[in-house]
Amino acid sequence: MGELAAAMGVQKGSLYSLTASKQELLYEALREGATAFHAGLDGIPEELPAGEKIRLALRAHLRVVAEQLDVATVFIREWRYLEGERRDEFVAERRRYEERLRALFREGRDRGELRSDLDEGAAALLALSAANWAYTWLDPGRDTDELADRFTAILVDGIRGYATR
Amino acid sequence: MGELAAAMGVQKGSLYSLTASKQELLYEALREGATAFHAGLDGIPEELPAGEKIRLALRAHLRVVAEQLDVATVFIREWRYLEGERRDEFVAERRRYEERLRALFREGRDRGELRSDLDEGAAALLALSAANWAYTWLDPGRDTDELADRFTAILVDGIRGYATR
DNA sequence: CTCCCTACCTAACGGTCGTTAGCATTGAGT
DNA sequence: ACTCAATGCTAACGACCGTTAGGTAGGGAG
Repeated sequence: MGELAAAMGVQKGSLYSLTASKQELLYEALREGATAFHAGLDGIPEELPAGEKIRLALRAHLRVVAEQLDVATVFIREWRYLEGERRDEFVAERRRYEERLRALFREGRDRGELRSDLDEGAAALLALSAANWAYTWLDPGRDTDELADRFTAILVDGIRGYATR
Repeated sequence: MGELAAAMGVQKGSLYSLTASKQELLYEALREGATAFHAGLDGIPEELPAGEKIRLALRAHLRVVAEQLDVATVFIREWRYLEGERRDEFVAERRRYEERLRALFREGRDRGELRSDLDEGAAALLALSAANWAYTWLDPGRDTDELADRFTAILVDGIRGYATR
């Protein structure tokens, strides 16, 4: 709170006429994060093939991380300092996001667009890991679309064998 | 330090006849982590094909995370509270580990075992992300070999098309 | 037996942090 | 013109935390 006040050019105590508590601020940052990440998925057209949807999902996720690195960091790492039922609420919201991502893989497999023996849990976790880990190394503001596409290319085609295009 | 002392059944102040500072403890935990992760890579036979080596590397990494979850968490998340030149030393050690992992992909491609257009940086990052993110969800002590193999299968063969075995 | 190192204790210091109380200023709406 | 809500200030609180000072008990080495 001290650093925040200093950055605002204001005394520490003055913050409390603007917010109820530090927990409240954390909660609001988390909601902002949830909104941003979900909005990314909302922007994906339903009718696209699975591979494309996964590519766009990765793009959207990485874009949020790069453009709102602070919010993303809170969403990915700092959420665990949230207490009480707000924490439960966040965890549920987070799970919902992960489930939406996993659904992309499951649907792709069930519709025959992805390999029939696909372990959708492992695949989604792999994608989510890359997406979530990015906050540790991504330069803020950097263009991430190309990077997301490279991740997707590896996810989709693997690393073995030869190029298919 | 208070919690540590309590867990040891000892007064807070008594810790300082056993260690110089909290930073010292953090540093030692980090070294333990570095040793464990590097030892995992050391155990991989040089003559194996690239896919196999990557599979074993992922197995080793996930095993460290599951068997030494506390050390792994410090290694992956808490290292940033280390200060001064010890921090620099750790960052270098960490980079060395990542470079060893990346080398597996690069060598695999250069030897013709992996696709010739492989982006080894992206591939290594994808694998490392999955490995590093695991500390957030892995149940401590759980058997992780099968999980590592599933990740590897997706990495190697991708999610598109049909099973090759 | 004596020395001394290790491990432990109690007590406190100095600092940080989130928060609160009480008060002053200001500006928009009635 | 008066009100009142928003915004800010100063000062302090209580709690926590890493660390230190100074002292005690005990056991092994010389």
